Amino acid sequence: MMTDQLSSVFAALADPTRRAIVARLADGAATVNELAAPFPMSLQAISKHLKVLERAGLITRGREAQWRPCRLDAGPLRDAVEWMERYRRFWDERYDRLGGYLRELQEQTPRKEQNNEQAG
Amino acid sequence: MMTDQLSSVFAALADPTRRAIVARLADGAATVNELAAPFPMSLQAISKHLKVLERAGLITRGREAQWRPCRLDAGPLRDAVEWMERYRRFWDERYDRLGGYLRELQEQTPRKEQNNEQAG
DNA sequence: GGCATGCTCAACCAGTTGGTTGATTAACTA
DNA sequence: TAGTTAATCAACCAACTGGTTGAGCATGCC
Repeated sequence: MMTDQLSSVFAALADPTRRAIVARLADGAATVNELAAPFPMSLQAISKHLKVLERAGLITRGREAQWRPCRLDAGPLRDAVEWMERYRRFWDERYDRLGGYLRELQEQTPRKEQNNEQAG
Repeated sequence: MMTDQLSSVFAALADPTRRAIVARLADGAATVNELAAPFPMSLQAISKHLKVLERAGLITRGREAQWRPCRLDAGPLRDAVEWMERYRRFWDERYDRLGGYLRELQEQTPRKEQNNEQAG
């Protein structure tokens, strides 16, 4: 199991430590030691977290002498967001009842009600 | 662990069966049996998956006679998307170098280059 | 070469996850 | 009352997770 990319990405993001690492990497590349510094856990534990992020495709790792700099690769995040966006109408009033994203781009309809019970 | 909402939501979405259930519920409320039908696993397994989704706040459950209809509640998805959106500039060219979402709303600048190395 | 630094690998452990089967509760039906 | 249907609870299991410690490898510096 866990073979599909989307599952790996969501699983990788399901840990606060790993999300913090992603947030840190948004400020630029960092070494494993730099990434580990803020956390009350061993370097090896961080190394494992990085491996999870790497397998999810969220980071890439270089080689500079004895350092293994990590940098963010948010491509998989786009896919994850796209999956979630399909359900935007369930949290965003503008999408209600229109049933399409394109419609919303042309015309914002701030009506509400009928937030549930869309047949099926 | 797993106390924070965001972690619960991502963890809930990290399973293909649960994502399929969410997709199904986008077409309307459904009973446990209806949700279980397409999957090659026991009703009890689906019941467990529903409990995970419920604890993540992604579904709510009613009571109608002996049925427990499930319906989608995508509120937590909005939070998850908002978290991910913070890294949009790493996958969306328009956000490059501008460093802000507001800027992008006023003016689209389709320039590119400098996709990495944004200091720290 | 010898040694410190940066990091990974390997083994281990407790807790969680995702599935199973069997029993049980709750509500309707006859 | 008995029986059917819908769903959960409980116990069990194998596999995975997230952490640990200790050993080992790769690189740069003296």
